[in-house]
Amino acid sequence: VMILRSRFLDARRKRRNFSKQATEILNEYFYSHLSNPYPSEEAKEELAKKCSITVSQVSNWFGNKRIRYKKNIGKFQEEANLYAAKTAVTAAHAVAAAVQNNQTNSP
Amino acid sequence: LNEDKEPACPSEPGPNATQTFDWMKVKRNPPKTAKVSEYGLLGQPNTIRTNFTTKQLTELEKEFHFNKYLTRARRVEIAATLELNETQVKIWFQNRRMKQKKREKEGLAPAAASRAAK
DNA sequence: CCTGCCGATCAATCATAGAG
DNA sequence: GCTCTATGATTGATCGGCAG
Repeated sequence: VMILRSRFLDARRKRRNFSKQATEILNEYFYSHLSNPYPSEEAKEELAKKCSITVSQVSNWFGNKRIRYKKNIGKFQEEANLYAAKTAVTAAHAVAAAVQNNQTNSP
Repeated sequence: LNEDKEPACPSEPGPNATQTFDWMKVKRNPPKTAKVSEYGLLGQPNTIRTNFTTKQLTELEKEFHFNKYLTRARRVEIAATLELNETQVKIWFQNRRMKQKKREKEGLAPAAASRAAK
């Protein structure tokens, strides 16, 4: 037990929660890729940039998210539906934009 | 001793869009860091994460500074001295090297990141 | 065929931030 | 201000792939 207290050496564990916006971005990615929430190294870098956090932090976030999600899927049901609806809207916009772009570029 | 087996699992299509994908079913085999002998054969020898003592970590760290990689002989020696398996020592060095690499990487990127942030 | 290493991930835990 | 939960980080160990 006395040995375990050596953890106090981790002064850097003065974590700071991510901004609400960053969490928003991460959750959007997570739920829009729920069938396989394993971002590639490139995707992680992009997310890190958008969230203003490091790639390692992105990895930590997904690692924790995946484990905690499957540990208690029910607890995240609400959140899952929320983001599912949100991404559905942005997807629709993307499709609309693509269609328009297609019409103006390939006659 | 495992009571997995959910009320419903195979093709249980929830009313909503949230399904149970493969990654959610992934189960890691429990650590086999055990030396199943000793103490009466209860079923649970060592299926848990080993907690290294400060002394062990100090020695391992010292050795790491000396050599990032271990030779078979050195590994046997250290394992015996610290009362750990050769595998545990091997894995510790493996993880330590990854940690080192991660730190070097994180130690350089911030410079470019802080430039644009600040 | 077998062993060590790498890169990614898991899984349990630590310690703190934040909600109530 | 304190108790309990949410969450970021750490780390011993596993998984799949590759090289020797």
